[in-house]
Amino acid sequence: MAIRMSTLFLRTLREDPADAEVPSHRLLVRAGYVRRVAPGIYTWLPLGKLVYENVARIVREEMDAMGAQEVHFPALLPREIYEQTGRWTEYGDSLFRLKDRKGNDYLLGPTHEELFTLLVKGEYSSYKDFPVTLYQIQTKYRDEARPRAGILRGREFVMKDSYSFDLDDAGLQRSYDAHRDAYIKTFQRLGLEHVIVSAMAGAMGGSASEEFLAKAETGEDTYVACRNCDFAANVEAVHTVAPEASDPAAHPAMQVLDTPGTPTIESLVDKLNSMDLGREFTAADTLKNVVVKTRAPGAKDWTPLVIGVPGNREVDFRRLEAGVYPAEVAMFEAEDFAAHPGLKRGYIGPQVLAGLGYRYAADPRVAPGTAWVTGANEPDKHAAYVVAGRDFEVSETIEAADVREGDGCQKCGSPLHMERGIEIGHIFQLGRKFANAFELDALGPDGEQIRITMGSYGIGVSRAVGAIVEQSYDDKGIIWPRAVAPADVHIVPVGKGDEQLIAAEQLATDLESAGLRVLLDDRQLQVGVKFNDADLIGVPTIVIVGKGLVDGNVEVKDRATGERAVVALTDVIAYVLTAASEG
RNA sequence: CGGGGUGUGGCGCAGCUUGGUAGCGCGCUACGUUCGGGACGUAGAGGCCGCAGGUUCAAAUCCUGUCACCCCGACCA
Repeated sequence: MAIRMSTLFLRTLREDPADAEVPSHRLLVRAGYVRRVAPGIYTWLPLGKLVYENVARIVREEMDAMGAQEVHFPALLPREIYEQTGRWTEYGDSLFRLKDRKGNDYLLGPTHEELFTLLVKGEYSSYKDFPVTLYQIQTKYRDEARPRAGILRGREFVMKDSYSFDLDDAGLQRSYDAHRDAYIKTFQRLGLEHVIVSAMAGAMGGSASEEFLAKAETGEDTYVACRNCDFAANVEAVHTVAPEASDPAAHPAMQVLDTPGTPTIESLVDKLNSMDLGREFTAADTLKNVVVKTRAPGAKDWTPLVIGVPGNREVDFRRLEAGVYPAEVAMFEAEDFAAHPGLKRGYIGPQVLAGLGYRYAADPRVAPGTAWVTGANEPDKHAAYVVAGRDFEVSETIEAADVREGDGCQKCGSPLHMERGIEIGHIFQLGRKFANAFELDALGPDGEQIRITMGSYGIGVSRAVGAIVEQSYDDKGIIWPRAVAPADVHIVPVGKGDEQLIAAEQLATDLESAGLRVLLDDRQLQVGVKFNDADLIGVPTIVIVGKGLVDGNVEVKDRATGERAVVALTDVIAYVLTAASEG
């Protein structure tokens, strides 16, 4: 049955909703796909439900095709299960917690690793049962500090999450690769232009991890991409191209300079250039040494760590965190300096650190044979021609310097660009963290228990709906990719008599018989309203049954290109089928 | 958590400085005209002005408190 707009539960808005900033939010509300209930909580209206179901269907088909099996967990979960992995407390404020009538603690699931692990543990116990991959398409709850952008970042959202269970690392790698392929196919079918960036596994405790980002200016995630080759990565995962090592002996001897009143890089560079040293200095010639403190996992005490970066760069804390992982890192506070009088704040130089017993790590740019102006480790003095590999040693390389537009690509050397995207998928190898927590084992052929290794993989189903709109709209409204559109054809009868409406209804029936999904605007409204609504709603093919009908013609408009063609009524089905198969 | 802003019919907003019958546009109902890009006329329905106190003869408007929401940032993935 064609969807009749005269009875469809739909109200389009002429004006933008006041709270909508990003295009997908604005258009999905205006075109009557979603309505806000509370911050980050949305209702799907009939048209929105159709699109959402199309997205979910495609995700489901690709998961099934790769051999994953669908299950469905409750969203309401008891506290105990999350206590075992420590996540009842680890999740902090973003966990929705509630109590039942007896006062017992419950939560609304933000993700379901625990449940899947327990489910497999409860059912399977032999190596013969593995590998297995399970998934669900389910509503998740996260009490986000700041929900925003409509359905792009909600507190209630729908996610496809899947989990692979393997006997060994090679199996995990196969499961991971299978998901990666399935995700690429899924996002292609959804019409989402995306990049795959390598990400740091971070707190989830895994190793390999990649994010699928839909390209969008409004995206919350910044990533670095090369336009010459296919390199793309999160900022934390970008590697700096190190200069070639050169001969440390090629530089003049180290020279200590009086540089009063130069606690900042800028003041130091000005001072150097006024000292008549026979050359010009820039911030990039100086070596900035930042003190932080790190703590190994499980350790009680913090240890100082000095990080060297070129003076024209800032320390990017996220890159630093990734660089020292799994250790924690924190800023070195005034009281820490007080406890370490050997470190002269603002005038630290690596040439003395080894003697004082401090660890020194540096950016790859501080390669052997590079000469720097840096602190002399006493107030108001700096040292020039301080050469790596001669005057000091870099004990380890840590990528802490910020990444900038124009930095060299690690793969091909071309300038890198900063781009923005929306995270629509995330795959990573969890390893044995959850299997350890719940002692998930399989009995092997030799009678030994094998600890299972897991992967975890997510697709933001509701978010994908928003991401698709972010990539496909114009000033008139949404332009749906056909695969997810609420209908294939939007028929707009135009004319004051009944002839056009009768012909449109017949056409709707015929198109449906041909297997097409039809939205029929049988409302008694002005043409302008109907045309504008059709553009706003965004069905890919619009058929106008109007004044050409007397000659047996209708007009077929392509929503994406705006092209219109006059087509004989007898040829419409073939014409639209062709358009649909091409779209 | 920090900064900025807003709460007035379903939606978008004005009114508040200088207290005195609650207004406009869209949408909605009825009738008529109009009808290939949000047209018009006439007549209507719909609002404890976020909430609670206070000042006053009188509060959407002034004062105090409180709640909620939006945007930017921090946080999160």
